[in-house]
Amino acid sequence: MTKAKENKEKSKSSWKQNPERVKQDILRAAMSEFAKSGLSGAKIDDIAAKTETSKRMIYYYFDDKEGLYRHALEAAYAKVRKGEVNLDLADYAPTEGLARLVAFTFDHHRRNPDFIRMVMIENIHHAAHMRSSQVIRDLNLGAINQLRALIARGEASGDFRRGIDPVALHWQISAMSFFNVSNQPTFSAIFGKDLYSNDGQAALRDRAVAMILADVRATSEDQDDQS
Amino acid sequence: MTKAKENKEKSKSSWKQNPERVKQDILRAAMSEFAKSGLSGAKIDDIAAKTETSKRMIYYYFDDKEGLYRHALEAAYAKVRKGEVNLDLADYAPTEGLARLVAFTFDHHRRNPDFIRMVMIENIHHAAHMRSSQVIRDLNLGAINQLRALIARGEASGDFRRGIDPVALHWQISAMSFFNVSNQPTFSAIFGKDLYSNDGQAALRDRAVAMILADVRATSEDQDDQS
DNA sequence: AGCAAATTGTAATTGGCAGTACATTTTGTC
DNA sequence: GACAAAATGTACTGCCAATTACAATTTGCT
Repeated sequence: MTKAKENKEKSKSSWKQNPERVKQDILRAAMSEFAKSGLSGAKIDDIAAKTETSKRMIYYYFDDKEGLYRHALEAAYAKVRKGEVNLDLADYAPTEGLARLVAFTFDHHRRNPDFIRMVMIENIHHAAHMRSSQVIRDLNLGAINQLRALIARGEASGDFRRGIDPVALHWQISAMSFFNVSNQPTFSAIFGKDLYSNDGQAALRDRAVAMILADVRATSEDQDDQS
Repeated sequence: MTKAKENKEKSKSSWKQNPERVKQDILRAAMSEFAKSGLSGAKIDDIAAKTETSKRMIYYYFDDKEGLYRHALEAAYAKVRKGEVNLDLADYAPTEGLARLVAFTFDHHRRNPDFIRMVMIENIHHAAHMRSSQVIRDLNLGAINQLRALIARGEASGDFRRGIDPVALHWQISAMSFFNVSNQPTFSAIFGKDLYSNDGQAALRDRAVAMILADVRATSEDQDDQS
């Protein structure tokens, strides 16, 4: 055991600081664990283990478990929004545009199960942590405005019936897209996995699109209403 | 303080046994607490406090927290089934029968939020506790058979298009009925409570019925298919 | 009545996990 | 280069809540 002059043996102790990267790393791990196990089900130690840093840093940046959860929830919303592509709905006829929006929403939810599970957990907690977040509110209002524009064009062209409520329509689209992911475990436990194969999912998506289109379509009476 | 001959003062110590009633009492309290707070969120002490008996009896009859949860989950399914009325669907034309089934399902889910929340929680847990339960499987297969009969009649009469998958149709009906209850907290936190007023709910139910009927309705091409 | 099994009461115990204390290292700034 | 503030490492502590130990009481049975 020779005394190393520059005793750098096992790189004794020395690290680099990188606050932003550390915070993002923690949020990533937290989202994954909260989505898997819920708020009280997730363990800070487990989250820390999934991290490149330590439990100490979680408390340093996020104060406590609830603070971490709130930030993870906002991060989940932000991440899912970043995954949204510009659908250029204005380039399509109203019916075609709506069909594209529904199909995209269905697929997009499917691609982001962790986000869905965070929302499920938030619902279990009666949306207690979401109410304060302006970020989250804004994200969803964007979706409503998109729908509102589509509805306006559809009514004007006579393709859509009158009096469609954009929030209700958003509810209808969300219901199927969300349920498809949120209830997959119990549904496939009871009825088997057929509906969750590639073919099954494609069929469900087609049905969802068809249902929405059928619901907004103008009836002959409505068309008579055109002045 | 005269010595009471039959010293029954404050009924010193003496109780009646009633195993069945105690078990039901515990399950009722457990379901309520699990539905409110989730599996790890619910506290045995809180459940015991909602009971006419003590924490000791919970462990006596249900072994541990998970055992209690499993029984509470089955009890939730059993209770919701008991609340189902006989809709006498055979007495109605297929379209009318289906409309009644959808409307009833929508309302019935709304009347049983605790059941919905138990299923939400089970989904968070990847349906781990439900897989073993034959009871639960049977309850849902009943719904499928009801739909299958309706579909058969509708196809025969030419009212419905061909090739409707009863499980997919059940998925469609469940999606809207379930989502309506499960996501009420987050949805109303973001978009306000309008859709959850009496009028709002009636409108959503109408939309759900209309969407399902539009989706199963035979197109003119299908009708040409009739031999 | 008397015995054994079932049921209930009372009071611990134990482990897990959120949160903290304190020391050390890095980094910007003068 | 020295000082302060920011960032990180290490090792706890304290408490909550699940579970259990043990005693007492009831009930069915003969």
